[in-house]
Amino acid sequence: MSMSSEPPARRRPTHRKGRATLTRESIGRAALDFLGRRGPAELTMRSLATDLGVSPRAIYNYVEDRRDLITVAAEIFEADWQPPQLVPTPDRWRTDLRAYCADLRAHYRRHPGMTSLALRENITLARHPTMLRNVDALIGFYATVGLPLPDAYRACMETIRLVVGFVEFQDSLHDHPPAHLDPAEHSQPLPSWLQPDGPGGDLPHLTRLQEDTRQPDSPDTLFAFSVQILIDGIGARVAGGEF
Amino acid sequence: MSMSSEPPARRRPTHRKGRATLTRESIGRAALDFLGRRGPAELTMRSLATDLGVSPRAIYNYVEDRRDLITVAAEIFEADWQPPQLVPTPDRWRTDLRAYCADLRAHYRRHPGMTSLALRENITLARHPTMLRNVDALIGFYATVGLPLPDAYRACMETIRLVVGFVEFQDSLHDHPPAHLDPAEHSQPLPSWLQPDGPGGDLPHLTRLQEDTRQPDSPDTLFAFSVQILIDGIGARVAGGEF
DNA sequence: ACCTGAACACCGTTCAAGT
DNA sequence: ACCTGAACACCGTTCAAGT
Repeated sequence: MSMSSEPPARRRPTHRKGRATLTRESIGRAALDFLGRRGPAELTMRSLATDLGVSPRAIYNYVEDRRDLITVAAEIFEADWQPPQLVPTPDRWRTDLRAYCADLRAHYRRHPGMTSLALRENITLARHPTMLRNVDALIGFYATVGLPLPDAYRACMETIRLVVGFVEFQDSLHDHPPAHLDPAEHSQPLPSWLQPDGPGGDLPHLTRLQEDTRQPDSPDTLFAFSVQILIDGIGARVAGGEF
Repeated sequence: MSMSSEPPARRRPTHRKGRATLTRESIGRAALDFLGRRGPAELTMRSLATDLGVSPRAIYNYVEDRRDLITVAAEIFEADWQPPQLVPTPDRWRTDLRAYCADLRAHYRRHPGMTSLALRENITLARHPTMLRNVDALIGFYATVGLPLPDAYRACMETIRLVVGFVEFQDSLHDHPPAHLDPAEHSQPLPSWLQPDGPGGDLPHLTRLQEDTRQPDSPDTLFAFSVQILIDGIGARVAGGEF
């Protein structure tokens, strides 16, 4: 709204000592990048400050504390996601929902530990306009498919929880295996913590799985199964009243 | 196997300075109790040592490090659960599965943060005989209901993930609300991070939910919905070939 | 054999002082 | 206005020494 006749307002300098001036947003984005590169365990106020080329104290000029820093990072993380389009037509909604879940999964995988960090710091998901629009669209999708609005809301929450839970509990182990697991475990039909000891254990189904399985389920296979269960579960609920 | 004629083997003293001698198990159980009482943020080697009445160094005589401590606690946690019986008959499997999930949920809620701690320390679930038996039984249940064995395994994993995810992402917020959320939020139809700002936001479904909902879903309602989706999803997969 | 006390390197956070 | 350097209270972990 400023007229050209006014003297330009004094502006915050954009640089200082060769690097861009810090902002709350730039710090949050740096934290998010850090997470993607080095993981949640290494993200400390001091290491982030080193990355940014400032003293640790400088960060506190823009965020309250570590909790606040992670909140900003979570906000940016959520606003960064652009979901694929959802077309709730009778012949396409299942396919579209599958693609939607796959895309959400990929987004979370890009920033490992974001969720477990937020969990640990008791951070409620950040309230960003983009995130609100995305949630609203997913609820609308389920409503159009045939769920009553309260159920559409519950289905939306369950969908997000399924994807986030899968990434945190399954993908994260696969993408960043802990150091104490030797790589040979990966070719086993069952994960190491489920392998039956021997024939004496009286674990008939695990034993049969261990013997009969040629190669272990890939994470993608497991994810496809879980999403199919979700889709069929939703499908059962709209059966009859669908459209 | 020792005969009565042999001199009794020298035994480890059971007490020292008035308190019971430490063992790997007693330390793990103390850590688990601590989690239930004071939560994961306060569980440190030093605070646990104070609780036990020893110096921090003493703990290191029984566990390798903090990671190992949490592993022992996780083992005990898993071995502590006695699941309800699963009877895979045509008329009862849905009811039994519902009860099974409810019981597993209750078990995890008793020790808040156990999962997120294990996640953070990259701990694969502990390999305890009791846990293996429980997993084997659940796979057997799904197999009897009508799933091929590989699908029964996938369904077992999905079931556990659903329950654990629900406890970590939903119940934990409800049972231990973060300090910055005022209690008034609890009576709102939507959680604070989903409330639309005003009429201008163009969030039609969230706005309608906010206006039409009398009282918010209880965690139990949300959980029942998620489990029903799971059951229907499994049901769709065994339809026709059921028993 | 099992423990204590002191110490080290690290962390989040704050204070007083610089420019 | 924005930053640095030093400091404080905490943490996991280790060392040397006690009983």
